[in-house]
Amino acid sequence: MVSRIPSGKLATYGQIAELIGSYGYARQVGWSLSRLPLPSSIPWHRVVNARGQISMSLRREGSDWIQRDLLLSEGIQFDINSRVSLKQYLWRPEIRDLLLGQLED
DNA sequence: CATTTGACGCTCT
DNA sequence: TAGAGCGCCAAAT
Repeated sequence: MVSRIPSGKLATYGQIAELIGSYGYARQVGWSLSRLPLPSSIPWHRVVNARGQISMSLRREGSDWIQRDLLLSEGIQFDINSRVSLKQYLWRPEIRDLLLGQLED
């Protein structure tokens, strides 16, 4: 599901959980992404928390800052408090995005 | 088996 | 609006 987030858009952990039919499993979404070997073809950096912030943690060993750079390179703007406007960037999946399997175009 | 720990999120002050 | 508090739930310890 994360792979379907288009460049320039963002999704929240809770949103991804809900989209895959696992309401309430936001933490597990975060855990899953944390297990990704980097670099990854999956756009993991397009997932932020519900407050519109990158979840910073020393345990991430820099991947949080990498996430910030990747988002900046995709045109995402951060305010003075390192927050993004979910109002503006939140991904609104279309019906075909919700279908299982990987289809193109 | 019992606790603690998170790339979380919502509510109440 | 920023924090604190609490609920959440599987992985880690």
